[in-house]
Amino acid sequence: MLRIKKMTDYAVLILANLALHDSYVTAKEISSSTHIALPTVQKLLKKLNRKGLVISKQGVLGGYSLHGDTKEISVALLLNALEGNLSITECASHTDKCSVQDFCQIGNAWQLINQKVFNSLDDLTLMDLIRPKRIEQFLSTNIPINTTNH
Amino acid sequence: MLRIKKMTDYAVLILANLALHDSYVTAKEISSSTHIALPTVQKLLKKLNRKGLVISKQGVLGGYSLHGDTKEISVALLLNALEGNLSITECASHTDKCSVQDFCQIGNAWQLINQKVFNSLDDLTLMDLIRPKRIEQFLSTNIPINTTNH
DNA sequence: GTAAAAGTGGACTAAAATGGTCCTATATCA
DNA sequence: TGATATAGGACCATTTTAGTCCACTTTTAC
Repeated sequence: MLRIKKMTDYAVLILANLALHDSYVTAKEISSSTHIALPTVQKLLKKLNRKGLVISKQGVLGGYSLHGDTKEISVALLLNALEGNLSITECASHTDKCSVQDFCQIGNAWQLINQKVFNSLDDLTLMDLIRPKRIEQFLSTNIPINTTNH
Repeated sequence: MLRIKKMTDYAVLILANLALHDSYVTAKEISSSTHIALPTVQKLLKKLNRKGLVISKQGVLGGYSLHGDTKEISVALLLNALEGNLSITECASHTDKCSVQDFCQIGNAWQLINQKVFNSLDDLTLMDLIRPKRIEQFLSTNIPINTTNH
């Protein structure tokens, strides 16, 4: 469906939430302010930590904090980190191998489309997501060439 | 994963195959030339027919043929017809309702991103998929604004 | 030094989506 | 009327996804 996973959506919300604080924030606090169930928040924060997107501190007064570089990570790389292989079809992926590849007449097209979508997402950072102005500007840079018959 | 379904991929291959013929082509013939299993081809053609993308004729000498307008359908609308709701997140959809919407700080951003991806895909027709030249031209119309730190 | 409050790692499960096959019915043509 | 198509939809196995839970470790305060 060309749709990102719910969990990825949550993860971005969590990152956005962390971006609003300088000190450590606990999973419980994030759960409260985002209204995402605590176990889910905990699971996602663990993943974000493993991916190097947040830093953690155990024990009382512990919690999570955004990793410095994370603010400038592109949405494309973010999705890639959270969902793995970011390709629109199997054949557009470098790692997977399509079963009908040898007979496929349009494989190359998917790869090009994939690249275009990736470029779009790569031109936007995590922080842009919470800065609407920047996003609207971004959107206006790609006016469709033709918009007929829709 | 921002990925279209395998079935959609197959469906596009089938449409591309039909585009090469003027007369009716049987499911069996399409199966042979695309190397997609016959039952799968049959299922997909039935769906394509219901969606109005192909026309069918029963009986001996029957088969399927591309509906006239289908050649110029945009990839965006094509994916939409085959996969339903084409939105990157739940909150970017008009029909679905996100559970944490009231507390979400970045919903608007997803909608804008979604629109941009949609615009990209809407600028390309089914026939463009089998015309590499047109696609490469299409791709060059959206050079990323910045490509730093990747 | 121990209790409370935090994160860590990973197992586990239920539900949904997905891919794929098969069966019965209907239409068409020679 | 038989052969060859499509039509509609049931059905199932597998995978993916969302979400919870538990046993363990680390840190701080008293």
